[in-house]
Amino acid sequence: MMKEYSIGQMSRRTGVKVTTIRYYEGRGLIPSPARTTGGQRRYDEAALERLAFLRHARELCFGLGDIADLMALAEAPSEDCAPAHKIARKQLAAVDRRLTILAQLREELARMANADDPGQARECRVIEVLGDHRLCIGAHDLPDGSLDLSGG
Amino acid sequence: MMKEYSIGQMSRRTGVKVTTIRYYEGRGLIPSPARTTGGQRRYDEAALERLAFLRHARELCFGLGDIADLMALAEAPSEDCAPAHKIARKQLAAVDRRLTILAQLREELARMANADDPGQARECRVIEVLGDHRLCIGAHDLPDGSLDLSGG
DNA sequence: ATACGATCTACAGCGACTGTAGGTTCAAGG
DNA sequence: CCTTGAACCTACAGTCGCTGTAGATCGTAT
Repeated sequence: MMKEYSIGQMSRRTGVKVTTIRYYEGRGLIPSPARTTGGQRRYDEAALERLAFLRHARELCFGLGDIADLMALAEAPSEDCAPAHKIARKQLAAVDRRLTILAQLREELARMANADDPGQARECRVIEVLGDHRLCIGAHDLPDGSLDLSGG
Repeated sequence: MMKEYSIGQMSRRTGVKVTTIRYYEGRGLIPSPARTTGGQRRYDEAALERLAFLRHARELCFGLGDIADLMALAEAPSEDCAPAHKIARKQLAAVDRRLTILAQLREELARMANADDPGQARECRVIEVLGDHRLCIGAHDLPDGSLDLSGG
């Protein structure tokens, strides 16, 4: 027998809110699931995986459009891989930038969170770390709109 | 003589759009700058640093509220450091989770972007990597709303 | 059979921008 | 000086990605 999940079970298993799951369905990011005779949604294992993917990708600030691209990429037939590679490269650049900054921020936050003497907060360098332009590998000098600050 | 910047120069130097800078001012995230007699904004070096910080923090998905907290933390007098530590710890947890997932995703994207044989795309594991729940250190089992999916 | 929590649709509201309209200012060139 | 055009101003409507509510229905445990 194939396992089936209600929308609430999907929500509990992935951490995505019920209303958000329905929203994703409306946006076409997850396929419309089967329904009971009474009209309630019933999901299978594949839908669960797709939703888990969506959740993690969103947590990493990927927009719904980019996520749709990534999903298409993962399911792409082997024929036209050039566009898939282009998407991968684009996402890779964004990921690398975030990784660099996040690693620095992590270090600084850890120092602050674990400092033996709480009184040291006055030496906090969080602002400097996040404000340091040397971390931005040319991103600022690109034409208008090259940096998508609208986030998710 | 102290250097002064117009809002457009601020925008070019930080990559934050002019309209967004005004929006941040309206939200109180950056102080209202001095004005020319004609009413145009003139910023100093400190404002530039603050805005650069804001930009980087936003790129890392921190909400404006959290950013305000971080800024206050960085400027906090040494007296009440306990709340500052709490904020730092909370942000640290979020940063660590993102770092873990991002690192895995980076590896997978790099493999896809650089694969010698583009035909290998069919073996793409991006979905599995991002869908892997073992990466979620207990985050899913926490009470409702423990994961802030609303992003920025 | 009933109760009550989970689900349904539809829609309004929020956070963080983004873009436009319609007007004003500034600085460089004539 | 005066002009001219880019940059700036305010105010406000629109977008994206949710989030919450209202009011009705479903489904399952007792």
